Amino acid sequence: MLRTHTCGELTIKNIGQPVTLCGWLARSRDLGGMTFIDLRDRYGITQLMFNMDTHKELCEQARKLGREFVLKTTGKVSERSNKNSKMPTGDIEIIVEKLEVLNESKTPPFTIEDESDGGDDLRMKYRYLDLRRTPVRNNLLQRHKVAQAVREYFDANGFADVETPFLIKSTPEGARDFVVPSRLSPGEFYALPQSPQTFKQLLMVSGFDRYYQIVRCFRDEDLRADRQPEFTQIDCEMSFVEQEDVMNMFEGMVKHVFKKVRGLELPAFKRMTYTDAMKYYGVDKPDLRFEMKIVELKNLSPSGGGKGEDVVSGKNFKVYDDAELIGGICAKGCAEYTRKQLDELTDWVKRPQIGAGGLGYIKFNADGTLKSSFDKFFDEASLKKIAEKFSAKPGDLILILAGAEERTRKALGALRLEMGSKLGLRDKNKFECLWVMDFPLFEWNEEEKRWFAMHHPFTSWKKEDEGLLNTNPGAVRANAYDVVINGVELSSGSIRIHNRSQQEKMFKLLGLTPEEANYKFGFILNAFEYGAPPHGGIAFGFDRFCSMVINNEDYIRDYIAFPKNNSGRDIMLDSPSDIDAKQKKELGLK
RNA sequence: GGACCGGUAGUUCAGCUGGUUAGAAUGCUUCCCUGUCACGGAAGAGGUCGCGGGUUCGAAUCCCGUCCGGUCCGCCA
Repeated sequence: MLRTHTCGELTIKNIGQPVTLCGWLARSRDLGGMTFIDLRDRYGITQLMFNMDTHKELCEQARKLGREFVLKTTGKVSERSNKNSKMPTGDIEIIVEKLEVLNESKTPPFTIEDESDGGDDLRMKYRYLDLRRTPVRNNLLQRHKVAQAVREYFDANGFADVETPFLIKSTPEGARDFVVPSRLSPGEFYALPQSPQTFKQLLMVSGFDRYYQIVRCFRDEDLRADRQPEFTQIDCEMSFVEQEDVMNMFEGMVKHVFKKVRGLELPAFKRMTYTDAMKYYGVDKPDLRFEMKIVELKNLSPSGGGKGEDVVSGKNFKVYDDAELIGGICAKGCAEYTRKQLDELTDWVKRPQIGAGGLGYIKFNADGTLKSSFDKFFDEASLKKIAEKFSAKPGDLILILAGAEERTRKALGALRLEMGSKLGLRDKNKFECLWVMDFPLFEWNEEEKRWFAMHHPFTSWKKEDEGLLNTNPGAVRANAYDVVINGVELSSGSIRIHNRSQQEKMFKLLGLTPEEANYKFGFILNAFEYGAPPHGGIAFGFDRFCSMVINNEDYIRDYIAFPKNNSGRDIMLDSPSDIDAKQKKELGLK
C-alpha cells in the first residue's frame, strides 16, 4: 500500500503519529511564509502544512503544485493551532516531511467542489472528474448501501438471486426494443430485455419459488430526467402467493431500505384504487404530501355515469354548459393572487403540454365576499354553493378547469402539482408511501384501434370481472399494484396468469393471432402446460428508488456513474457512433 | 413527432428597446504576504458572442434556418 491512512480518518487521537497519505490536491493556500494544501480522497480531506522556516525546499515545491495533482506525502500528525470545526479532520494537520508527485494534472475544466461551477454538459463529458465531487460520490456510495440493504432483506427472506440473459428475443407489446445484430445468424437479431419478466416467470415454473435480481433493463424510448435507456430494476417474483402476500413482502423491503439507509421508520403504506387516484388527484401516482384534492363540479362522462351533482350548468355559460367534466382545486391562502399571477397561471394551463382551454377562478376574499372570473353568469349564492363543495375558507382561491374528461383530469392533476410546488407543499423531508391498486387490465390505443395491456400481457384479471372480458374490456380490473412515493412511481407489479388457456385468451384480446402468440411467446405458453404454480411479483426502478431514498428527488442521473444525456447519448464516449465497414459486413448489415 | 427555455472569456452568467474598445464573478499566470481553510492584496493574459443566411449605414442584440444542451407532452407492457 502506498498509504498508511486515508484522508478522512485522522483526528486528534492520532497526534504524533507518522503517516503517509495519498490523494488529490483539492485546494492550496499560499501565505508566503507557509503553504497549506487540502488533500482529498474518497474518505475526506486532510490539511498538509508546509513551513518556509523549517522545510524551505518542500514548501517551495508545494507552492508550485496545481489542482488535482496526485500526491503522496509523509509527515507527522499534529494539532492545529487554528482549528477548523467545520471539518471532521479540522483539529489536525500533517507537517509534511516528504512529498512525491505521483501524477500531474491539467487544470480541470470546472471546479471540483460541492457546488461546482460546471454545467451539466461539461460535467458529463468529464464524468470521471465530476465523480470526484463529494455530492455525486456520496450518491453512488449511498446507492451501494441501498443495494446492500435490498440484498440483505431478500436473503433473509429466502429469495435467491438468479441471473437471466441479456441477449434475448424481441417481443411485441410494450416498449421499443434495443436490438443486437447476430453475426452467426446473418440478418437476424437479438433484443435486449425490457425487463426479465418472462424469465422470472419461467423460474417460478422451475420451482425457484422466491427470486430477485438487481438487473439492467433496456428500453428504446425517449428520455426524461428520471428515465434512462438502460436502467436498473430490482426484479422480484414469488410463487404460491396472493396479492396481499406480495404487497406485504415488498412493502417490508422498502421499509427495510429506508431504515437501513436513512434511519427512517416508515408507517404502513396507504392504499388507494386507481379510480380514486384519477378522480381525486388526476394521476395514477398521486403526491400525497399535500391535500388539495380535486373536486368535481360536474361529471357527465361515462365514469361519472352522467349523474353526479352539477352545480355549474344552466347559467348560460356555454363553456361550462358544454363541458363533460368540470373540476377544481382549492389553493389555501391564495385569494390575494394578483391579476398578473392569475394570467400567468392561465397561460400555464393553456400551454400545449397541459392543454386546458382556460382557467376559471373564484376568490374567497378575506372579508367573506366572492369574486370569480365568471361573475357575469353566476350570482353570489351560486358561487357560495361552489365554494362549499371545496370547503373553501376566506382567503382561499378556487381554480377551475373544464372540458373533456381525460384531458381535464390530467390538467387538474398537473395544476395541483404546480400549485403544490408554488406553495412549498412538496416537502423534501416528507415521505408519503402509497399502494395504487385495481388498475384497469387494458387501455385503449386510439392509433392502433386496439386494446393494450396497461401493465403487461402476463397480468391476471380480477375473477369477479371475468364476465366483462368480452363485453367491456375497458372495465376489467387487473390484479396489479404500484408503489408510489411522493408522486413518483417506484414500482409496478401484478399477480400473473399461470395457465395456458388464460394466457392465450389474453393474447387474443390484445389482437394477436394464435400463430403470432405462438411465434413470440410459445416458450411461456408451453411452460404453463407443465405445472406452473400461481405466482406474482413486482419490479422496482432501482435508480429512482435510490434518488428517492437518498435525497428525495426525482432526477436519477446523479445516481448513475455514467449516465446518458437527454438524447440517449454518452457525451463522454461520444456514443452511439458509426462502426467499421468490416464490422457491418460481418453482421450482415448493408 | 411536438412545446418551451438556453447557447457570449477555461467556467458560471450579465449585456439583447440595434450604435465607440463586449463586461462581472470565478478559474488561470506572475508578484507580495507565517495560521490559512471559499485566505487576503496587486497586476496580467484570456472572446469565431454555437453555425449559416437575411434585414440594416451598422447585428451579441431583430428575422429565418440549422446544430447542440435542458425541461416537459406524446412515448415509456
